[in-house]
Amino acid sequence: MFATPSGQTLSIRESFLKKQEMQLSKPTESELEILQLLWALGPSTVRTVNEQLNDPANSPRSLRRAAAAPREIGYTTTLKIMQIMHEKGLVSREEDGRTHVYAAAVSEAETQSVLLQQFVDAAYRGSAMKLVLQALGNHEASPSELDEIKALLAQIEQNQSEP
Amino acid sequence: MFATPSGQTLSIRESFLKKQEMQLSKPTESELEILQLLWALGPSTVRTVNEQLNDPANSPRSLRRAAAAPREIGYTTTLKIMQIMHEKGLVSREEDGRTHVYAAAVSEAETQSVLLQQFVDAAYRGSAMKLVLQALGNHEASPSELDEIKALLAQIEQNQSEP
DNA sequence: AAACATCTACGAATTTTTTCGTAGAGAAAA
DNA sequence: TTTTCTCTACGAAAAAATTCGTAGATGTTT
Repeated sequence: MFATPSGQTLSIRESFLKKQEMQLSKPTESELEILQLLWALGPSTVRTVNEQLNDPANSPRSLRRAAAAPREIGYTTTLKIMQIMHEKGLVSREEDGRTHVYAAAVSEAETQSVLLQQFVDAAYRGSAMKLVLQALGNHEASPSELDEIKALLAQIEQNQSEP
Repeated sequence: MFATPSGQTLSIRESFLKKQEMQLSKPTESELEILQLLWALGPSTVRTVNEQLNDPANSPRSLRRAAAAPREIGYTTTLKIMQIMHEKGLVSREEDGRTHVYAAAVSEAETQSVLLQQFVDAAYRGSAMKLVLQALGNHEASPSELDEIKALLAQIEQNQSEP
């Protein structure tokens, strides 16, 4: 555990995330879509990413392209966004012959943490538990997921009873 | 319960939300900030909303204004955004003498549902339970909140065992 | 080799969101 | 009754995000 100036204690994971928030700029919607692909596919070329973006099999509901008008995203559009992401440090880049291979330079979990915090603040006025309750109520949970959640709850309660 | 063409059954609440999603346009960040104030304060004038937006007591971490440069938001800026929100149907408006009193025209819970769905899709590739686990892990939960969550879990499990 | 395809770089057009200046109508204060 | 203040409307500038056209380099095919 670590202590902050205000006396709080943070888990290793939490203190790590605090630091990351400083430098991790919030990706835009488009950038996040590309990050998702890079996280799922691993290092990829612009062409691969662009094809996946336009593949209706992906993004089953991303609102933007799942709509009636599935407008194609041009290759240079994707290229430009990935170049910008590289400038921002969201992706790394390696030259493989003539082409560039891009990889996510930020981890999925860290990024999700940052986005989650901002989303909770913006939409739930900071109440993460209200979000949890709504997510549990509105979305299907498999038995194994429920077990996982229950296990985490038990662990939290145990930590609370013997600090 | 209601049945969809595909044979799914939906709770009253779910079927209601499905309909709302059709017409509920995603509010922008600024619009959401204003909606939060209207939900918290009830019907308000532009001046009230603008004062609250600039009150450092609110938005303890909204990143935009909590930062080092707490730039003041001009009155006409707030006015314009609220006028746009009125055009979009996000708020209703009533004339009180010379001034207009605005009220949220969309409910907090519905809006949160829509935003939550989009956020889960964008940041968690649709896995709401991954979001739940991360939110539980990263954020403090009070004992009463934990009880509420456990109660909801128990209810979900009961519904699953006897459908 | 010539024609064609594919890649990056780069500037700029477009679209969306945010911001504010200015004008004019009423109230309130002087 | 002037003057000042406060409100809405409106247009448009500014900023942010997305889109793409074009140019030039380098492969590939014929």
